[in-house]
Amino acid sequence: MALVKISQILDGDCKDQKVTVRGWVYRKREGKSLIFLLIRDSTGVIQSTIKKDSPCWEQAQKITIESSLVLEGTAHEDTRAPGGYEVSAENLEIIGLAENFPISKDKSEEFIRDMRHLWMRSRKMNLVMKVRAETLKAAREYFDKQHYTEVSPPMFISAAVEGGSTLFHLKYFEQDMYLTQSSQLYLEILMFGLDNVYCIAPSFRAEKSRTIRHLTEYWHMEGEWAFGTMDDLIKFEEGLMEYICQIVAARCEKEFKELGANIDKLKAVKAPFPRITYKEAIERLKPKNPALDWGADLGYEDEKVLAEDFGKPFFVYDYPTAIKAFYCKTQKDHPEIALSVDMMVPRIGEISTGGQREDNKDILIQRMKEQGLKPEDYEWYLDLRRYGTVPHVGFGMGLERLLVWMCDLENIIDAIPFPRTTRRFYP
RNA sequence: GCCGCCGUUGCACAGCCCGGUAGUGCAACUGACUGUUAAUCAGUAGGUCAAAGGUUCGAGUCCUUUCGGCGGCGCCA
Repeated sequence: MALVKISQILDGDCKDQKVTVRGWVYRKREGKSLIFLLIRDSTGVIQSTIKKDSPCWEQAQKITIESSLVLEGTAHEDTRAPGGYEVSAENLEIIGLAENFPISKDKSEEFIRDMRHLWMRSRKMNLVMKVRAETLKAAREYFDKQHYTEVSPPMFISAAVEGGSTLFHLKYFEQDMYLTQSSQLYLEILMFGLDNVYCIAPSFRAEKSRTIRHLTEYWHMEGEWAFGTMDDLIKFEEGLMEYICQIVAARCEKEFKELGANIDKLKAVKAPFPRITYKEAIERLKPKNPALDWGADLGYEDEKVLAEDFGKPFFVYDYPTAIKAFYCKTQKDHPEIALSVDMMVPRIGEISTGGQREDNKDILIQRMKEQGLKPEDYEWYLDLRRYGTVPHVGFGMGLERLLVWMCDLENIIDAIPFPRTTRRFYP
């Protein structure tokens, strides 16, 4: 009796052999003299048949949906079975007999969110988790191939990275601390020793956003590198995106098929991506949104219109300095324009923001003051400009937003196992 | 923060406009059925209609407030 994974049977590797499978009951259909058990493991779902004269008939009658079991039998081809293969059961051991499982075919979004701990067993969630894992793996592969060093920034931070209003505040023993919104400033520190660095870590935002593309805790893929230019940055980002999409398309074909997600759009992701300036974006949008003037930030509706036009990932760059963070470097002859670039995708809008960082201490202090920040709160950050400052660029990409686009998900909460939103944080 | 929608049995919903004894399907339970594809057929049981207050002879239904959920905008990745 060989212990096998269900996918091995479905792939035809166990034809007419005795097999042992371990898993959970996915469906049960009971007749007078024949019981069908559909058994799932991490690799797939297989049908097993138990006839009335089988020694495990009684166990099969007793077993319930989501019970765990070890089943032994003979695998064979059968066109009547879903997937084309089934196992005639000869022995069935119930490991954990399940109580009446609360999730059935009739379920609402609200209910499966309440039952998140049980819903995480669903095919859909597990397919997405596999795509997520491959996406992370591909991202690391790409950074590594480009000679980036992975680093581990802190989640507890003592001062704001940006404005301050969206920080989660917490008590750290007797003192005030915050949860990080971005690891960028810490990557900038590490860059001085490692040249090119990246991290894949959570970021926390206390924004009371009520949309299908916001989480209060999300995973942020961030990179930062010394001596980099804007052109280096854009090329790196499109290279990363192309690599992730091509690798995931190659490794997750089954998952995309079962999810019903369009894998062709991933295969079509090839560098270079279209690039337009903020000014061009405004001009394109003007006929549809006459109120949009130079200086205004692009709204989600505006981004969506642009994204539908392109139908694939693209960049918008050269934003007005006034709507960007204090650390953004500006154009030499046009200080009103920031060296900043966003990557956008259809349906989601922004999935990444990056740019050149201000490397001049005095300009940085001036920019802080303009935005109402106290330079004394950022002494260590200013030190980086005092001791061997260097031109550098970096970016951050939202992993879950990327997955929403890749997997055609309806809501960002399904791109992460335990979503934290304004209203939900259980379990 | 602003705006909109929703809350009826374990689950999914109807009933609300136009007030008059709480309905259906799934799940559960009992039984039938030789190949099902979240089967089918017959039967049984299951309700503080989110909460509070108000109008009324009478409120699931109308009004007010509160709570919970979902989404749109803004903000952002």
